[in-house]
Amino acid sequence: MSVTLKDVALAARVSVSTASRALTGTGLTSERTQERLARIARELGYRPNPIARGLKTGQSRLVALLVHNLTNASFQVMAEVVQARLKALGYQMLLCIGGDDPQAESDTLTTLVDHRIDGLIVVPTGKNGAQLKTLSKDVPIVCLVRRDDATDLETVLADDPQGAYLGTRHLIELGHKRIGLIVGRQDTTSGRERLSGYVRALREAGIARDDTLIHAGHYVPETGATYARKLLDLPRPPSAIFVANHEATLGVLRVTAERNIAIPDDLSLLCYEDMPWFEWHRPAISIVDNGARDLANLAVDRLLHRMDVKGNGNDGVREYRVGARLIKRDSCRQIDAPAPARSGKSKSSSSKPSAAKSAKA
Amino acid sequence: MSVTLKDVALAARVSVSTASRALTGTGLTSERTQERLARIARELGYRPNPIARGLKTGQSRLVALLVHNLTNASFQVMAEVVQARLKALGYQMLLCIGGDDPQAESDTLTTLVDHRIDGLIVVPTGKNGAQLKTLSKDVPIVCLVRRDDATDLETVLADDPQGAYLGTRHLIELGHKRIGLIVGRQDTTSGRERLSGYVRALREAGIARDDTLIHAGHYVPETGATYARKLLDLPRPPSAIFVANHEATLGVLRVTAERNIAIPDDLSLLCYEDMPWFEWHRPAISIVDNGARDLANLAVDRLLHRMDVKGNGNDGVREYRVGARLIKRDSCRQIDAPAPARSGKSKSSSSKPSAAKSAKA
DNA sequence: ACGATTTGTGCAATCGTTTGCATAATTGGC
DNA sequence: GCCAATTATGCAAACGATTGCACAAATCGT
Repeated sequence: MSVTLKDVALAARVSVSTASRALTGTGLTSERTQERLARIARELGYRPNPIARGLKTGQSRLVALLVHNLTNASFQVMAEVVQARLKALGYQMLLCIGGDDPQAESDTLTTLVDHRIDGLIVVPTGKNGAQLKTLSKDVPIVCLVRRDDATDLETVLADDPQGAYLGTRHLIELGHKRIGLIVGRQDTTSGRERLSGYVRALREAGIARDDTLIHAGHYVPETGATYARKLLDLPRPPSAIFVANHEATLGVLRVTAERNIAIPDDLSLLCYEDMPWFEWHRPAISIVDNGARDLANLAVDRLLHRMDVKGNGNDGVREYRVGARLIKRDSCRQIDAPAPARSGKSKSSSSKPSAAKSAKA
Repeated sequence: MSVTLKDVALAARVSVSTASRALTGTGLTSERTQERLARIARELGYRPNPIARGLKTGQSRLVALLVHNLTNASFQVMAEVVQARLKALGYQMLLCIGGDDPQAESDTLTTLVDHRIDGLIVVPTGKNGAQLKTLSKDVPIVCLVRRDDATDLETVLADDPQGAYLGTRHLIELGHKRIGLIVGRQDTTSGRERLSGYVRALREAGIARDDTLIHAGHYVPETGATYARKLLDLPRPPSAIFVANHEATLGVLRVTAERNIAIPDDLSLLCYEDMPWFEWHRPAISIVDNGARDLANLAVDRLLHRMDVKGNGNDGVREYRVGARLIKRDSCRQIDAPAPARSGKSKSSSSKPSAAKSAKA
C-alpha cells in the first residue's frame, strides 16, 4: 500500500538499518547519506508507520485526555488547548468522554493503556484511584481539575478556595451582606473548596455565616433553579447570589427572569467559570474565571515533563494550583443603602427602565 | 511489562499460534482448548496488544472524527454521540479539531492516515477535496454536515433547505411579513441552502423577497450583532428575525437587550440549531433543530457500513439528508394587527409586563 | 605508510500478533 | 481395525520499524 522504509532503502541502495538511522538521526551516519536518504524519502513520499515503530519502541505518539463531557465549557477549552499543544509536538490527542461515571472511566483507562498511550491527562471521578495508581507505573499521568485522593498523582487544580474567596470578597466590597451561595456537592474537592473560600471571605469581613443562604448540589441547571427559588423565598432574601458553577447559573437566570427580578438592580449575580455567551448576555455576567486555559496548559506542561523524564521522575511537587481571577462585567452592583427600598433606579449602563419589582413580597 | 500471548501459550503449554486462534476464534480450534485458553488468559490478565495486532492486520481500532471546533454545540453533541457509539463497538475515537482551516485539515488527515485509522468522519473545509479523494481509497470516509464538492464521498447532511423553509414558514404562519434573515457565508453549502429555504417559503406565501432583510456572514456573535443593528435600523424594520446559526444569535440577543427590544413582544426571534441554554433562556428560544444527534448517528451507521464492506462498497447513494424539525418555544409571537402599534400587550406565557417599546422609532 | 581510533554501514534479532502451510491427532465409514 | 476425511496443532514467516553487535571504511598521529 504505502511506501515503507524498505522501499526507501532499496531506492537508495543502502540497508534498511542505515535508512532508519539516517532518517531518524540516531546513531552515526554521514551527513551525505543523511541528506540523500532524506531526499529520496521525500521523493517517494515515505511516511514512517507509527504502528510498526510503536511496536518496537513501545510508544504510540498518542496522548489521551479523559474528561466528563463536552457540554461543560471548561472542558471544551481544555480539550482545544490540549489538542493544539499536542498537535504542535507531533502527538495525536485521544479524547475520551467518561461522563463522570466510574465504570466508564475504568473501562476507558484500560483500553487506553492497551493502546499504549504515551501519556494521559484525566479529570478523575475519584473512584478509580487504585487503577490510576497502577497505571501510573506504566504511563505518565496528570490529573486535572479534580484530585483523586486515593493516589499521589501529580495534579493540576484550579485555586478554588482563592477563586471563591475573591468572588465573595468582591460582592462584600460592593456592600452585600447577605450573599447566597449555590455550590457543588460537598463530596467533591471543588465543592468543598469553593464553600471554604466563601466562608473565609465572610469571616474576614466579620459577617456571620448563615446556613440558610448556602445550598450544595449537582452542577446542573435544575439545581440552580431549585436553590435560587429557595433563596429568593427566604423571609430576608439575599441581595446577591454567587453561583459556583456555570451550568447551575442557567437555572438561576431562568428563575430571576420568571420572577422579573432585574439583574443587577434587584439582585447581583456572580458566577464561577466562564461561558462564551456570558459576555454577550445582557447584563453581561460577572464571573470568577477558573483559568481553564491555564489549567490545560499547565497540565500539558507537567505531562510533557513526566514523559521526558523516563521513570516518571518524582519532582516532589504533587499539586499545582492555577490562580483564579475575577472578571467584572455587569451583573453585580454596588449596594448603597442597606436595602434598595423599591427605588427602581437602574445603575449600570442603560438597563431596563422597568421591571424593578422587589424579589417576592 | 504486560502479559503477552506468548505467556498465555506457555502457561497453557500450547504454541503461540494455537493460543492466537483459540482466543480470536479464527480457524479451527477445539472447544476445549478454546475455553481453556480463555480461562488462562483471563487468569493471567492477558490483553491483546492492539499495536502488534495492528501491524499485522493493518487495522487500529481507531476511528477519527474531525470537526472544526468544540464551541459549536452541534459539534459537541456529535462528538459525544460518535464517541459513545464507537466505544460500544470497541473502537476508540480520535477527536481532531481542524478550526475550519484547510492547512490544519490537510495536516491532520495525513497524520490520521499514518496512524492507520480504520475510518474517518469529517466535517470538511471544502478545500482538500483532492486529498480526501485519495485517502478514501485507503480508508472509509464519511463527510458530515458539509459536502466537499470536489469529491464524491458519501455525505450526511442536515436538510437545511427544509429546515430553513420550516422556520420561515412558521414565522409566516404567525403573521410575519417582514422577516430578517441572518445567514452564513454564501460560499458554504449550508449558507446557500438555508437562504434558499427561506426564499422558497417566502415565495410560496407570495411575499416578495427583500434583499435589505437578508445578511450573510460568518457564524460568530459579531456577525449577529452587526446585522441585527442593520436590520433594526431599517426604515421599516422586520417584525421577526431568523438567525440561521446559534453563535450569531448571541450577537442578536445582545443588540435587542441593549435597545430594550422585548422578545417576542417587539420582535420575534427564531434560531437555527439548538444550544443547551436556549431553553433556559427567558424567553426560551424557538429553534429549528438541525438534528445533530441524528446526523452523527447516521454518519456512524454509514461509516460502519463502509468499514464492513471491504473495498469500500459503492451503494450508489452518495448523500443522506437528516430531517430538520421546528421546536416552538417562547421567542416567536403571533402578529395580529399589521403593526403592533405600541400596544404593549404580551402574548406568550407570563412575560415582562413592561418593556414593550417598539423596535426603534 | 602503518596500526589505532573513530565513523559509517549491514546483518539479524526483536517488538506481539496473525496466518499459510505442513503435520499430527482424531473421527468415522466400512 | 484400516484408510480416508476431517479437525487440531505447531512451525515459521510475515507486518515495518529500531537497535546491538560485528565488520568495513575513513581518519589520524607519528
